[in-house]
Amino acid sequence: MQFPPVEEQLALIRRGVEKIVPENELAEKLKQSRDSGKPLRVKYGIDPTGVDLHLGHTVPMRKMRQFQELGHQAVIIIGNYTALVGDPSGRDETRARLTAEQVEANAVDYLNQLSKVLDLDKAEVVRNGDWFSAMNFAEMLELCSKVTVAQLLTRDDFSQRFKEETAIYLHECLYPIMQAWDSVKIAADIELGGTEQLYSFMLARDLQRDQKMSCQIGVMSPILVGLDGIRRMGKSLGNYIGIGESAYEMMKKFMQVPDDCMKMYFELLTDLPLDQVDGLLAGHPKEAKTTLAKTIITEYHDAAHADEAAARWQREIGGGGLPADIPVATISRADLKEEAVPAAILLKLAGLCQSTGEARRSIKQGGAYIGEDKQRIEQDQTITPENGMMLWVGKKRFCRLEVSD
RNA sequence: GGGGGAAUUCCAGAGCGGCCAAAUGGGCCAGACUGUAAAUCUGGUGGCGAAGCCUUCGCAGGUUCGAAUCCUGCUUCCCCCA
Repeated sequence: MQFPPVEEQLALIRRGVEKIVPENELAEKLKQSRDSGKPLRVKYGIDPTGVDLHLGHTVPMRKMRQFQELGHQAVIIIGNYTALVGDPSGRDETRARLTAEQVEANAVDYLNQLSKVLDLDKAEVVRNGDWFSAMNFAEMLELCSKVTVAQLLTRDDFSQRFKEETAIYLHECLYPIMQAWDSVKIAADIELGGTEQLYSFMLARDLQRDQKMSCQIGVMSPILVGLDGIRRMGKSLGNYIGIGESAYEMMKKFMQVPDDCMKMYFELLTDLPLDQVDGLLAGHPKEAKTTLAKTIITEYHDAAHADEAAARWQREIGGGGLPADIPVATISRADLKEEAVPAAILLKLAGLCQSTGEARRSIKQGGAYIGEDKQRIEQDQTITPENGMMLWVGKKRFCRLEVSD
């Protein structure tokens, strides 16, 4: 196996990486691998907890793909056993636990999604249940005896929870130990993950050293911020872009990302050369953002869909024209007490508002409109519903009426 | 095993007999401003074809003219001591 020169590899690996620990050993590992023609074993573990992967997950996954492109061996660990615990990293509370059935269903689904970013044919995929389910209690005791409580409490998240007197369960303490043991079982040279994984990564080195193995190097990506530009991208925060979303959904979300985050997104989510990125960022922000969106959307769909999504966004949202597909709301004459109904009632019947109270509020605040030309609906206005009538609440909710008898 | 504390509207968190559909902050929705981005500012944020009425403060009872607030039991959670 012929690998690119070490410096070249390092340059690619360092892109968008926050921390490499220990930094100085990486070049050495790469050199040994190049000299011997033996690929490095690069570990990335994922717990099949949720269902939908989002761009935040793809940051280490993309890093893995870069390693694959350099010729190294990807080892994907499906944490079907660690998922039963729940990763406490960066959390201020205990995670909900899953059943084995849920985990297995998620695992299959995850592999499917992973294949959008990684070349799974060239990757080793293993489940950590393979070794943990076979472990007996004595072996587990042996493993636990390698770690002290004081070590565990050096972790920020645990020590903070300890101080704040929120619960820390014993099984959570096992999580980093299990994750570290995975590294031993697969003989990892490198582990990929976010910066919050530091503790587990270091523990893996300790266990590997204890087993007289070569110690892994942690390559840690920064945490991707979500659409709000402040908090980490996460499903529970609702500020994410899922990799299974449609091109247009992605487009809409990308365009509402704060400008300040673009650089991070370019660096972590695309392969565009960084000097080219700087050039884009020096130009009009909207252009840069559109390029960003199209580049990433192309990865999950294709260039044609990306262009189409961008054009549609410009037409409907950027330009203020009529949306391309307008949902149709069917209302029945039977629901109407008379021909002309109060506007609030109509908005609720059309499904634009969840309650008449909400509809009243929207109207009162000038956020409800009628007709192709978006005439503002006045308070106390009554409307005679007609087929094809356009109704709006705010900028994003709209529909065309269909009146049935 | 013993002791202490807590459960409030989407979330966090006030309220501790009537002035409570319930402070404040976050989120969310709308308006203004913009590049229909973000930030900022303003308003809103249980339901009812809206007068007034109805349902909400862990669950079930009780005391009171009146209870989110007091009492009893139950459930769940947290902390401390052993």
